[in-house]
Amino acid sequence: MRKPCCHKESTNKGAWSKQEDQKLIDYIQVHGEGCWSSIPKAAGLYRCGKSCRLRWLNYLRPDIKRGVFGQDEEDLIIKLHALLGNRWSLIAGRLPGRTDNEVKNYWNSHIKRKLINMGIDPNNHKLHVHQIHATSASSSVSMKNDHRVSPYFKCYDAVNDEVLFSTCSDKKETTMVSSSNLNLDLTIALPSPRVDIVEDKPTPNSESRTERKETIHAWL
DNA sequence: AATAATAACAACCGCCGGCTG
DNA sequence: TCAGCCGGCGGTTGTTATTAT
Repeated sequence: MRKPCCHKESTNKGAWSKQEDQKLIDYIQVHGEGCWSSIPKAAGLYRCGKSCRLRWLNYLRPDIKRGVFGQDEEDLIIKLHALLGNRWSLIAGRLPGRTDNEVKNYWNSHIKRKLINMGIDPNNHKLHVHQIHATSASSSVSMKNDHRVSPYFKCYDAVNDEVLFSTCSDKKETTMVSSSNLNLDLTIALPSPRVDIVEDKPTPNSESRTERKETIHAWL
């Protein structure tokens, strides 16, 4: 049984104080991101290395872009999630200045709920058939007109197990032009056996990490 | 104005894979 | 070859802020 990394009772937990932040910033500005396990002691912090790493990567790094996610970013997150599942670090890697934690939080607090409200399963981006009937009968117009609708999803007939139609946001092209910072070109050549991105299984969790990494590297 | 409910975000936990001695 | 350390990742929890009643 491995010891927890933060077993020392003298290790601080919880929110970081301004003094702690400054110590970490000062240290990294002078010495760079080195060995995280040795940084706390060297910087005079009563934190574990993991905590320092997380604080730096998610909050203190100077290149972090804070604030509200733009529509471009939200669209991209949804597209990437449809492709990659909960691989937040990979998704964040395509969003300059955003961290995996931030993307994950944004997904869980904003996008997920939005998709659910639209009748889209956030796990597989499928719109179930009873929802399709409802939306096609009454709200297809609003879906068309509302560009905040998931920019990439397939409507899925759960009964017949088939994709009824798929759509992408017609905003795609303009976002690609308007946001030069974002790599929105998702014209990814998927390996032939893995083209069905609405596939339920295997889920990300059912693959080994090695397999997942190999697959993703092949895609990206 | 007080309280409850909900949303948003920061941080922790535990697992995994890579690396090294 | 293998055990242990370390960094990275995703899931989850805790705290604070905001909104509704």
